[in-house]
Amino acid sequence: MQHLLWAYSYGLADDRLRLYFDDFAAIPVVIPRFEDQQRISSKLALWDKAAQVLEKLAANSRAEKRALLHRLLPTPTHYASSGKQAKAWKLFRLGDVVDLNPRRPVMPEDGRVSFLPMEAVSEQGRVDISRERQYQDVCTGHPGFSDGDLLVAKITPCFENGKGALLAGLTNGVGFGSTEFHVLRPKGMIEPRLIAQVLQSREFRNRGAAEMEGSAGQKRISADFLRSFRFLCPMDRSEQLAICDLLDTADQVAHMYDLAIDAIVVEKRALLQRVMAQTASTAVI
DNA sequence: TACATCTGCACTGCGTCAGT
DNA sequence: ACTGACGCAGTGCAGATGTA
Repeated sequence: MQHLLWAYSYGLADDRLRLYFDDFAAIPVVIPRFEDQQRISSKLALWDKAAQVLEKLAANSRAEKRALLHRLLPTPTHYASSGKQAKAWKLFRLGDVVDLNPRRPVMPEDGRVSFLPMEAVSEQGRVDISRERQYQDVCTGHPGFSDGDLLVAKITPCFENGKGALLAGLTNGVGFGSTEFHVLRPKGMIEPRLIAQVLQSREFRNRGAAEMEGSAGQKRISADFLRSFRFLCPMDRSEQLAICDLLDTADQVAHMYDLAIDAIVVEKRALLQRVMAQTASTAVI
């Protein structure tokens, strides 16, 4: 169907095709009988309803995750006002626990590396590592990183939206990406998964957004902001891991809903395709 | 001095809106 | 309905600046 929309579109330049009504109306389509239309639309509406319910569940689980994150990793101000004993917890500067924008990794033997444009990193901390490039093609002009490093989008609105991730599974353990990422390499003092959660926190995003620099449409967070950002963290490694496990579980629940929504969209599209194909094959010409 | 990093800006691709 | 202007998000280049 989509190829017909393209075929009937035209414009002054190839990159700005427009589909005008007369041409749109001229596209050949097979219309099912009215009773069939009602039957099809009621079935498709069921799928839409299911997707809506799952979207609400996903939104709820994200809200619960944010609340959990705030409770398990309180801000310094909130922690001080809670009256708890702070001896098992310590205030860290991000610059003390990660190396910021480290030197680019060495070239792997076969030269293959992952490549992450901005779109490959989600706002929920997930990464699409399907893109591969040759090391030589990307080693200049793009920041390099390795498995275990953390990415944070530096430019508005990607930063405010929470784009960033803990990297794993890169091709040969090495990758390069958009120039609009800061790369953070954990020094090993704190569990990297916990640092990733700190970078997802509302406190970090809000303070970063307030301290962005640059012209109106091109605001970015500075490396200095990242280095000087302070957060509270338990000293005990096992406690760090326990917090990570709880927060990761909350993330997985939200991700499961996302996967279910994607599956429903695919199923609905397939169903629509089958119905239209069936209608076309049985149509009286 | 060479290389890395930062930052502004041109550009692409897409959408929206207002005027004709 | 049609079109030009403009905004937004993202990419990548290039000059300025920092650093080993």
